Amino acid sequence: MKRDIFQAIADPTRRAIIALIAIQAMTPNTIAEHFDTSRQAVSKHLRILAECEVIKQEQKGREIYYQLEISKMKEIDEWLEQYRTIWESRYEQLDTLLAELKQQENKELKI
Amino acid sequence: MKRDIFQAIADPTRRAIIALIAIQAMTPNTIAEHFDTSRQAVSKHLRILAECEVIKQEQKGREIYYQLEISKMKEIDEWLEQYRTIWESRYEQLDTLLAELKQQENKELKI
DNA sequence: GACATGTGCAACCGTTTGGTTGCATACTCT
DNA sequence: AGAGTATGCAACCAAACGGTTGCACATGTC
Repeated sequence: MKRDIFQAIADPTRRAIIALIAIQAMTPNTIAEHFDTSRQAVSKHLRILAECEVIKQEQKGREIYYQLEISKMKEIDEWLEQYRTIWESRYEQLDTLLAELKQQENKELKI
Repeated sequence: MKRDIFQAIADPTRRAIIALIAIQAMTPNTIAEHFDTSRQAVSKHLRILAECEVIKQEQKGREIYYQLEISKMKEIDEWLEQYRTIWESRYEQLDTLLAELKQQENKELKI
């Protein structure tokens, strides 16, 4: 059961957890307080997120602080990059189209 | 069973389909040729992608051409935006740290 | 040492997922 | 009209998912 970053962010609860600990590191108990599921369910999500290396943990006494591994978010960004170039080129196409239309408009105005 | 874009891209086969039809519109049969699963399995993936509005279809006779709805990819980009600001600020922090180190180094050199 | 607290793990359970096969429907061509 | 092709849909199935409860194991505090 090899999981990747895309499966990690597929679940809305996990995205919420990511958003939570992005601001500051938190313990599982504190995180669980923000949801209406059991502490153990949250713990399972944390396990999955850790498996995908989206979060890292730091032990402080008997408490464990979970923190976002922001570099992992970049992987999504890198994956998106290929499509970003596409939608930018689409805009270029739109730009040239608009330019052509304007030129045509000008011609019509000249007549 | 309301699905969102994040569930759409969670499956590797679906990401491959997205990458395929990003280049040019394709029929289900043509798409299925690129995978070692059945045509019907691919059809199911297309159904999910269409449900999430990641792809759009165009009927041409008895063939249906599926094409990527690139604007939907932007939604992921927008979601990433909040984290992009974080990792950029991290870099700023790193920059100031490096600057401080360099300054300290200079001090040491002065002694 | 005794007790409370923070956490993870295992077992279980209903639902969803991703795949298969078989069949129905719609369009094209002769 | 009949044959062939492109596609979607339904039924089924094993595996994974997301949740629960109970328990074990550390680490603190008295």
